[in-house]
Amino acid sequence: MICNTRMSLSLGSSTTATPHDESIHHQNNKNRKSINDDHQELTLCLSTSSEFTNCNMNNRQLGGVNSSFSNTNVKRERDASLEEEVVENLETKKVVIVSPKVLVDDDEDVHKYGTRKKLRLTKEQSDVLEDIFKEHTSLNSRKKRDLARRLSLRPRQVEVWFQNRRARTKLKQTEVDCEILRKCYKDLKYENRRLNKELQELKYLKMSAPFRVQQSAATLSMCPTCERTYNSATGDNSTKISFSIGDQKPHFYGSFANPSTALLS
DNA sequence: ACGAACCATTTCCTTACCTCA
DNA sequence: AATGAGGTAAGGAAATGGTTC
Repeated sequence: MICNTRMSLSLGSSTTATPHDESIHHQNNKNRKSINDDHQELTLCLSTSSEFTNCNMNNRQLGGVNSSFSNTNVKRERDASLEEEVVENLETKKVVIVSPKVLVDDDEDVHKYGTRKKLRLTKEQSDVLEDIFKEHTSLNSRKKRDLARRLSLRPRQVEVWFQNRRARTKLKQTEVDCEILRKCYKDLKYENRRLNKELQELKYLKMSAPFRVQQSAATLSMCPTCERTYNSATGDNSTKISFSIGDQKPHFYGSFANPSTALLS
């Protein structure tokens, strides 16, 4: 499903650009902030909301790496040991070794070559970030700066890493919750089926021996605390039905309110 | 009102794995 | 059987736009 989405989106990005798109692309490269500012004005200029949506989409797509406007297709290979980038210009068929300093971003978000740098954090950097994340899932600006300096990263990179890390954690938790809910549903379905079966049996009993059932029902009383029935005649408590319902109800609602806690209950 | 921080979503890149010629 | 090319899924870094404080 993820892949399908991805495929359809990338197909969208390869569509032929209109002059309108081109001007937006130019703006985007020039200054992303000004585009954001222009957005409101653009919204007013466009007559329909669908037009705005399309424009907005193109704007984002064209702002990405290797857009269809890029006259240089850059293929990069990272050699971590050499700390160098191999850049191949497909037009000139020349392979150029670029020192990492050239490719590493400066403080601004505008990239050289008009491409976004995709770097892989080193094992050491990731380990340190993971350790810090275990202690605190978010950083204040001072810690962020210190950490960035320590890892030779930009503060923005540290910030993004923490954002993505939180998102991954949340996603995993959602998956766990989903699994718990699935199990809850399965259990409840089973319980529901069982209760229906019992109900049918009781109905059958009532039909076959109305007097007997009436008599035993008259001797049953409900315990106000545990909601179990109690037969005052025989001293027998907790018939199957009342026990199940009384036991399940709080558990059921608790599970949906916070699925993660269902495991503990 | 403005900016910083954060979140959700999307885009892009890399890597690993698989299939096939 | 070995191998290289091409396709695909998954994971992660970064961009983008919106929201909150």
